[in-house]
Amino acid sequence: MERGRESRGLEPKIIKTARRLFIEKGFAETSMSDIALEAGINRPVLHYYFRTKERMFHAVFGQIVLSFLPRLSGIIQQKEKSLSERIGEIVEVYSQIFMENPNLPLFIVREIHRDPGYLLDALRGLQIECYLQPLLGTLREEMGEERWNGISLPFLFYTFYGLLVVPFLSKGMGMQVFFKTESEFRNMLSRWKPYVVRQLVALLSGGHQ
Amino acid sequence: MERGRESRGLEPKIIKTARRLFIEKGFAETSMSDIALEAGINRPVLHYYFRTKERMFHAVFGQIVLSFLPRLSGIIQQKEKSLSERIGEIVEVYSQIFMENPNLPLFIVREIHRDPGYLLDALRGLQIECYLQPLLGTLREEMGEERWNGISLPFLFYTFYGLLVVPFLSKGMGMQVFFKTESEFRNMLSRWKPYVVRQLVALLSGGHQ
DNA sequence: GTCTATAACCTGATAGAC
DNA sequence: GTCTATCAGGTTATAGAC
Repeated sequence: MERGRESRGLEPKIIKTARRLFIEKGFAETSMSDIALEAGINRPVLHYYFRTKERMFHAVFGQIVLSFLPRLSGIIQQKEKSLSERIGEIVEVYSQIFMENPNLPLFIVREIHRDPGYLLDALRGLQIECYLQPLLGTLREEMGEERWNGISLPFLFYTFYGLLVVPFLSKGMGMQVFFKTESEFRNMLSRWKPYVVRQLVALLSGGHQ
Repeated sequence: MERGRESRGLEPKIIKTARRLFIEKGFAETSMSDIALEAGINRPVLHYYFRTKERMFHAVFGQIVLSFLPRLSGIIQQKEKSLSERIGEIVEVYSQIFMENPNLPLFIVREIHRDPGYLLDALRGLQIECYLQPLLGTLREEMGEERWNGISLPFLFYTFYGLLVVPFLSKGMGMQVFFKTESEFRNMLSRWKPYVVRQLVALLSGGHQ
């Protein structure tokens, strides 16, 4: 149970490798042997650091959620900027993250489906209410009470999340059907982003629904 | 190789069970034992009918694609109806399919990512060009050449697919955060559908982009 | 802390009796 | 066609030497 003070030497390398492989192939199709091989260490070392594959995934998943979810809150609450400016920033930030990790959206949805408990744990560790409540409060103010009490929060989430991740979720298909090169994909994305922002702004400022 | 004339007695039951389990848990996390157990037959029988797990999945995947993709084309080409009527029908049909199989969108995206070859085979078997070309031709006419030659086809696909599947991809999360009961989910969906139709009509009739 | 060796199990697949 | 029995290989996990 207890570890000596120099016991975490290989942990960053393991986490980094595991993160990459889990995101690419998912929990089920990534074996401990794969991770050990790509990290250049022996299998039992993985168990020394994390005991089981499940615990290792737990650590990796938490770290991934931590690395991208909190950024949302910081941007939304810059009240000196206009709503569409802030939405533009959010879309920009997440597009960047997904450009660097195109399989992240699939990973998230796949692993939450496999075991929703991981998400709950990650959000608990994040003390999510400290982020979410102020964020929702800010939105509530700017949207007005009557719209807020309608169905608009799910609509906002679905429009944001659906439009934002669909190019990445379907990237494999898109690269066969629509785009021939990576640069064509990025080109499309640079035009897609303002379109997404426009849909979100329309939703928030009450033009639709 | 050759089979006697009564050799397909158990095949429908096997396919039905495999279809359900593959959609629910995915290829990697569904074992031949699972399928045999739930179908109430012995493991070797599966191999007698399909030889390998991969071939069995191939058959199931093809049947699934066949069961929902062709309906798109038939609706789009009812030229006597208005564009928004036809889009409404499409959204309605696919919402229905996904309500009955909430894990289908995740299944599709997960398995295409695992091996894009299955999609190519399924589309080949469907003689996709017989469906797709007339469909695209009809859209091209109604949208006008200059819009068609822009980026609008991917935009159309992303808006359609992204908005349509996002409630189902995130259903697990949604049922924890937004909705308490299945009927609340359906209630949201009944308001979500016309919203999706409105976005698509706006895109096709040139209001945006 | 990191290695070798191995346990215990489950997987897909096949052979052969009936 | 469907069964029992079995195989070879890969999986997670651990024991114990160093």
